[in-house]
Parts: sequence; C-alpha cells; structure tokens
Amino acid sequence: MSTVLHPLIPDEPPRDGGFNDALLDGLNPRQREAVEYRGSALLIIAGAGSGKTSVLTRRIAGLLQSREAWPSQILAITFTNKAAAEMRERVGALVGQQAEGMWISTFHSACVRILRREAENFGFTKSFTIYDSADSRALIKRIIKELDADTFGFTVSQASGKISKLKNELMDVESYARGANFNDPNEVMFLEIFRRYTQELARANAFDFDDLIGQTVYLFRAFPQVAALYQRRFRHLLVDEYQDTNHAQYALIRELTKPVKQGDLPLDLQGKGSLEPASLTVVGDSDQSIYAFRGADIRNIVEFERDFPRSKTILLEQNYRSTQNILDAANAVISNNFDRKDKKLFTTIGAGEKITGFTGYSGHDEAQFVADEITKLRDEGIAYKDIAVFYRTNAQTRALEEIFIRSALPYRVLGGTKFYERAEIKDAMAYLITVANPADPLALRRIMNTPKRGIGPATETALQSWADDHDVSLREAMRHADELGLGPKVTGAILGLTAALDEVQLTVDTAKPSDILAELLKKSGYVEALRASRDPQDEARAENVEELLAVTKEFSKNNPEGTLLDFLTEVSLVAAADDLDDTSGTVSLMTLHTAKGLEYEAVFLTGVEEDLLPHRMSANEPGGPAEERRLFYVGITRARQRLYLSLAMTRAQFGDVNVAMPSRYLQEIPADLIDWKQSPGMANSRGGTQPRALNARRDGSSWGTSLREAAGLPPAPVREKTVWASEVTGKVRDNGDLTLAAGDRIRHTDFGEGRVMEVTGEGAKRVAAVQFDTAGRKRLLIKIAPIEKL
DNA sequence: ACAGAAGGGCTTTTT
DNA sequence: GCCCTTCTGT
Repeated sequence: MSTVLHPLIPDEPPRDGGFNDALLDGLNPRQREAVEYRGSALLIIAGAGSGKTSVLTRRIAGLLQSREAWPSQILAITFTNKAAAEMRERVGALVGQQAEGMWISTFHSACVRILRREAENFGFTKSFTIYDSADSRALIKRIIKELDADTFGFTVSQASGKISKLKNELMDVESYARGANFNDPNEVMFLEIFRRYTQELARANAFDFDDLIGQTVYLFRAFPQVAALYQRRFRHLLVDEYQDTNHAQYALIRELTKPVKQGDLPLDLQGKGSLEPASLTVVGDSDQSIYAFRGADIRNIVEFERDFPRSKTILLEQNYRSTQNILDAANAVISNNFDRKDKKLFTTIGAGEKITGFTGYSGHDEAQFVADEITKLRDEGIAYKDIAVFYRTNAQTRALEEIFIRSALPYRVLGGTKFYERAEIKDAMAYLITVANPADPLALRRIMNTPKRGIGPATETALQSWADDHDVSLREAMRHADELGLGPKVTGAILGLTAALDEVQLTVDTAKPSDILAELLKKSGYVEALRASRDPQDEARAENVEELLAVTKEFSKNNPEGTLLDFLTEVSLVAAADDLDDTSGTVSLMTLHTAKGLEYEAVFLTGVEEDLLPHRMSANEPGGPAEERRLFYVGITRARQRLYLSLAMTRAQFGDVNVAMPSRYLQEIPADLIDWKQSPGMANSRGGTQPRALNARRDGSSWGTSLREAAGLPPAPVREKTVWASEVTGKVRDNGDLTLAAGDRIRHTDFGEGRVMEVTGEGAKRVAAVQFDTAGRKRLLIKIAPIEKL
C-alpha cells in the first residue's frame, strides 16, 4: 500500500474483483440486482418492509469486499443517527473492521463534520454553535421585539417557518430581496427580520439546522477547490429515505456527484485518482414521504430518472415483514392516493390474524383497551419490547401514560419532552456553549443571571448597548463592566462571572467535557443554588444536572479523545428516535413520524379520528390529506403480526372534551380485514359495509352517548364495563403503604369491585392482578391505583 | 430585582 | 390543560 498523500484522500483502491457470494445469500432476484448493479446512478424503489436495509448494507459490503472502494470513499446518508448506527453495525458484521473509516451519518452530521473542517473559509470558526429550533425561535423573538414587528402581525412561528422554508430552498436574504415586493410593508418587515436573523447568526458564530445543509452547499459552490476535495474523496454516495430529502439536500447531493475538476485540486493530488463523478445510489418510497411540511420534495425521487439520465431503477415489492391481511389494508389505503406509481406489496407469509378494531368512549377508555390488549399479547408470549403504540400528536400520550402507569405496564416515550429540553439542562448546556463559543450571546444571556446574581434586564440591556457602541461581543462588554457606571454589587457579579468563564475557557480544547462542566457548575454555583432553593422541584432539577454530568462522563468513556465541541455537536443532533434502546423490555410509545423505519410484532395505531388523522391542520394545505394518508400507511406497515386500530368517540383537547369522528381512512380498509371489538357507529352508517354496532343500547349510562346525541350522531354502542365515573387526573395518587394480598376484595373507582388474585413486585412497584366482577382482569400498580380495600 | 398571581394563547408532525 | 408573558407588590 502506498502512502496517503492528503489526510482526506486515500489512494486509488486496487481493483482485484473478488465478490463474496455469501453477500447474495437469501436475496430475491431484484434485491440481488440492487446489490450488484454498477453504474453512475441507481434508484431503488423499496416498498415498506422490502429489505432495503439489507440491500444497502450488502451493497456497501460488496463495494468494500471487491476492493472497488476504500471505506473512506463511501458516504452513506441515513435519516436518523439511530439508522446510521444500525447500518454501521450491519456493515461491520459483514466486513469487519473496515467499517470504521466510512462516513455513515445523517445529512446534518455529515455537514457539521465538513463545516467544522472548513468553516474558516468563510468567516466562521470551527467552534460554531448549532442553534436548535428553540434557539433560533428565541433569536427571532428578540428580533421581532426589537423591530416591533408584532404590530404587523408577525408571530415567531410564522417568521421562523418562513425562514426555514426559504433556507430549504437555498434562498438567502439577497436572493429573496430580489423577488420581493417592496410596496408591501409586511414583506419589507419580513425581509428585515430575515436580514437581522442572518446577521445575528453570523455574529454569534452559529448555524441553525437548515444552515448546516445550506451553508455546506454554499461552501461547495463558492469554493470549488474545497468542493473538489470532497468530490474526489467520496466515490460512492448512498442516500436512504430519499423521498424525504428537501431541495437543499438534493443540491448537496448534486454538488458531491459532479465530475472532479482537475484544476481545482491541490497540486499534489492533480492527476491522481478518478475524476469521474461519484456513483450515486438512492433508496426511497414515495408512499412513505411524510415530511413535506418540513420542505421534503417528493419530486426529488419522482424525477430522479430525469435528473440522472443514465440511471437504473429497481423496484422492490416483496415484503418480508407483515402478514397479507396487514399488507392488504395498507395497499387498499394507499391506493386512494391517485398521483402515485402503482405498487403492490405482497408476501409469502400468509394471511395472519385479522386487524383488531376498537372504539372507546374517551381517550382514556381507548388507552385502557390498549393496555388490556398488551397484557393479553404478553400472555401469548409477545415481549413488551416488540409492541409499539403510535399516535398522531404528542398530546395523546397523556391518557396513554396515565393508564399505563396505573396498569403497571413498563413503557417509554420516544421523543416528546426530551431530557435536553428541560430548562435546567439547557442552562447547563448554555454554560458549556458559552465557553466553547464566546461569540454566542444567546447562550450567554441565558446564564448571565442563572443562578440569580442580581443582573437583571436593565443591566443586560446596558451591556448590550455598550457592546454595540464599541462593536464588540456581549462577552467582551462584560469584561468592561466597571466602565459602565453600574452599581458596585452588579459590577462585581458581572466581573466575577466573566472571570470564572474566562478561566474555564482556557481548558476547552484539552480538558474532558465532564471536567469542564463540573468546573463550571462549581464556579457558577448553579447546582448549589438549586439545592439551597426551597422550591421542592429544584431538588429534582439538581439531580437532572447531575445526570447531565453523568452523560458527559459516559461520552468521554465512549470517545476518549472527544472534545467539548464533539460533545456539543452530538447533543445538538440527537433525535427523538435515536435514544431508542432495543434491549429495554418496555412498550414503545411514539408519534407516527418517529415510527418511520421501525418495525414491531404488534402495533397499536391510536386516535384514528377525523381532525387527528388526518390532522385538522393538514386540511388546508395542498397535498395535506394525501400526506396524512401516507402517514397512516407508514403506521400500518410497521406491524409484523398484529395490528390494532383504535379511536375514541370523545377526545379531551385544550382542556375540554370534544366529539370525535372516525377517520375517513378507516373506510378505505376492506371491512372483512377488520374484526371490530367495538365499532364506530359513524363508520357503519357511512360505509354501510361494516357490521352493525354490537349491543347498541340507549341506557344513558355514559356521557359519551349523550354527547354523541347532542352532535346528531347515532347512538354509540355501550359496553357494560369501563364507563369512566371519574376523570382520570394527572395528579399522582399515593395509597401509601396499602398492603394487599391474594383473596382481598377491593373497589376501583372505574372498574368497580374485584378480587385480588396475585401480588408481585416490591415496594413502590408492587402490582396486584385483580379479577373484577364486571370489568375483567387487570393489573394495577398498588401505590397509585384509585382503589380501596374492602 | 424578584416573587407570586393572574391572564392569554395555543399544539401537527422533526433533523 | 399547560406554558409563557405580564402585572403587581415588596
């Protein structure tokens, strides 16, 4: 092996053929072709569950094994970090250590890597901060306030949404201004917001999420010699979930697959290596495009063949995941989207069980059904970790969680309010960001008076004006606090904080993140202040901060060389689905969006109601209802063996209860595929093909019924059990040391009387299995269930 | 400067 | 139902 001439670029790989046939074992002819095809561009249309990850990993392994490519010449883009980790692992299993040098990451991570290396080319430093959506909203909020733009009717979410959209289209302030209508005061104001926002980001040495992609494209276009390095380096690009790429991501791919210009390379590389464009493989399924709201452009995949004229397309339709009943339902639903290439999933697995349908009176009733069915599945031998519950909006978790806690079902919520969104964690992170990137005023403002140091808004404004007048950073202004004529106490507090930050800052490139954090927490007195507080919640907050400290230690263990910047990058880019830990034996709860790319033995798709799925907000958007249908389709196709569709007749929203109607999509599923345990009356009267409601009765025993009548709906079926006498509240009950033993009689506020059959678990986690007289068998967490001993 | 109370607005999905 | 902003009194 000859020496490597440029750190980025290894030599040409030797081409000695050798393709291990084991890589093709167990593949169908189409999959084989997708692994073996060689050419400039390949589009793999991979239906849900068609084994695309297998194909992709084997394709990469093949390139490595046959010596067509060095690991470092491969760039594979996935949608989530979790998917990247899985792909890396699976390629590693096929080819061993070689997997190390490949770039397998998300668009965002790959771009951060490039930008950290190249930021100095265009006015940033490598220690730039990444603003997440909350950060960028905070900045926009400030700007709107400064400009009094709210009097024009500008809201933060409007402005940030519009800016994000423009950035996804690679529009910057200048190009937007060119097409702007200057007679429209609204547009002028928006332009000013956009301009300031862009300026502030640059001054803060920060990129927002959209910039990570957009600025990388800009970098490649403005600096051809930089682009040439990466064009030459990456010989094989593979992009997963191509249907969800936006225009900026598409442009990035185009840049990377341009032919390498000889003259743009450094002298020592000229004439070395191939100057052909890199080969491109994209995998996707337009039926699973669910991110149009975020700028994903389905045309990228639909027009691939036009974009890359010498491309080859391979269609994978055989499904290896689900039963035929589930696939029939999925096919039936998706065929209602008219503007799609016809594609039908099929399997050789067999029909399998019917889909189970259920209509609850309320979200809680629905949740109870889910909990009960999960218990039954468990009895059939399906592990908790193989069961997932999906919903359209995060707000729906509340009812599910309440019931799951009561029922002692182990669960975890993927996404939702994450650890890093907690105020105390953001505070601690802001300390870290402040020392990593002193130019960032957003982080500095957050910690300036946290913990309380007597530096209030007035002082902050004074500091900021001084900074503006002297054209220095906010941080620099703080160092000159004694020149501002502030009170001695405030001045001392500012100088004290600045000195502490400056001191820690000296160590950022060398010290471990955990040591830096510990030092900052000590010097700032943050944890101390939390512990001293008399707010009982602050104790928990202090523990969360300790938890963050543990996270940094764990990070250093996994990345011995990892710097503070590496840590901050990792934290900025972790997504909801990324903390997925398959080994934990719990039921998984997540939104339909998070569910993409995952699969489970049993899937509960909840809240299949109008205004929820499809969501009310999608109704006005062009293509909205079709995208919602794809979302439903994605949910259905996650299931291997068992699928449950559930809804409620009433749903709590904004604090009060509304009547809910069955989703239009339910009628698109052939009636004989669904076994309704309790069917929605509405679906019957509209579709006419489904079985009549069972046991329909007008006994007025449930408020659900009367609400339906008030709304002019036919009477709902009434189950004898589980009419919620009392609303389940979010308050944590505590039965203290109530002890129960097998044989005891108890009364439950919702289920009535029953007999304890068995008690398991210890202490606060003791669980009673109870046979109720009318409501069946339930598992209850003794400590908090609404029960009394008789 | 800050704590606590009262009032308004809002939630689709996320890298 | 909750969170965030604003107002009021110290």
